[in-house]
Amino acid sequence: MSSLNPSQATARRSSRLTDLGIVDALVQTSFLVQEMLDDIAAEHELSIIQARLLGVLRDREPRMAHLAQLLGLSKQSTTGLVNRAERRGLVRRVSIPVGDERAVHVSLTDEGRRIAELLAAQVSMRVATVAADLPETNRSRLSMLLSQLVLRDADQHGTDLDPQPMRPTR
Amino acid sequence: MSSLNPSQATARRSSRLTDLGIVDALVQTSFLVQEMLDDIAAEHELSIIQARLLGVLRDREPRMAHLAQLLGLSKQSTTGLVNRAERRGLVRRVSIPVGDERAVHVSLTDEGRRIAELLAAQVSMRVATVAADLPETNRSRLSMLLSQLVLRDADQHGTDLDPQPMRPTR
DNA sequence: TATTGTTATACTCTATAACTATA
DNA sequence: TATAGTTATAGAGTATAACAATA
Repeated sequence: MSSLNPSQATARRSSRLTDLGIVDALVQTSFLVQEMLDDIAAEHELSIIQARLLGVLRDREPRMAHLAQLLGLSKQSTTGLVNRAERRGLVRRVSIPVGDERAVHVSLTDEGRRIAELLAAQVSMRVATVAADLPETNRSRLSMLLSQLVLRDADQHGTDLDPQPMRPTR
Repeated sequence: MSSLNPSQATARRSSRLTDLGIVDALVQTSFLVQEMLDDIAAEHELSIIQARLLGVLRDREPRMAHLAQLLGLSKQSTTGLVNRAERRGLVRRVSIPVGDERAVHVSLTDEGRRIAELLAAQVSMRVATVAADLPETNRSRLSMLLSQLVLRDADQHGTDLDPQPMRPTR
């Protein structure tokens, strides 16, 4: 159990083993979903972290420090991440005339926004496809159960609340 | 939707929004689990890929080429990965006297095995803990639904079958 | 003096191309 | 000639420490 292995707990294929147990089920599902996200990002020649960056910027123009916090990175890593995205024309650094002169805000370029929206749409479609295997009743049941899991964890760990989509792990 | 963002679709905390929708529920769950795996690996000063390496080696001593395939890496990346793990005393390269003289098998050291087992146990505990929030009935229902998802996907994508635990994504 | 962001430096992880040594 | 694995090289991603500019 615990399968630090994606795909693996498959055990003999097509066997009547239909329950992996809660731990393996969760771990393997996470690998499955992450692989989908990674594939989608890769189709745009992006890493998951670059895709997350675009996702986070879909509805805000945070300063470097806030961006670092949103992505769970050090400020130095964020500098590098933004540098590479800027070099590719996906984001830009903007300075706000009034306020702290030291601050820099990061914003999507038109191209960056185009890709960010594409990514969001593709993730929705692709992930929905996996779930489409389940009959409607089970799908909404699953949705609710996972939502409870996620929301309870967020409550407990005081996860901040951001109403924006498109941010993966790291 | 599609939230390439972990933790984020939290929306206003403690609101009565109890259903994120199947897509966000799956995506956020995947981030939640991956973060747990990453935290556990980090407690042992390991990256997720190093933890996966140990997990894969728990029940085999594959050649470099097979290992690369199991981890989804190029053979060159695998050489580097094994080099670093070997330098830390977690794995060792062994040559089998008979057979292809070019082949190298990778095996856990005692220390590597100790850590591999620890990781597996911790993943089991930690992941089970999140699920523990759900009442028993819901938990087994969730386990079955996710298992269906994972197993159906494995069937469709002809995912190989390995009876070993501890292998994450990348 | 404290904070914001960048620079300098170092490692891990990953890939492609070229190479060595068997087969 | 083909295969197993390593070496060479390059670049992304990450972190810590030191620094510049502004508060």
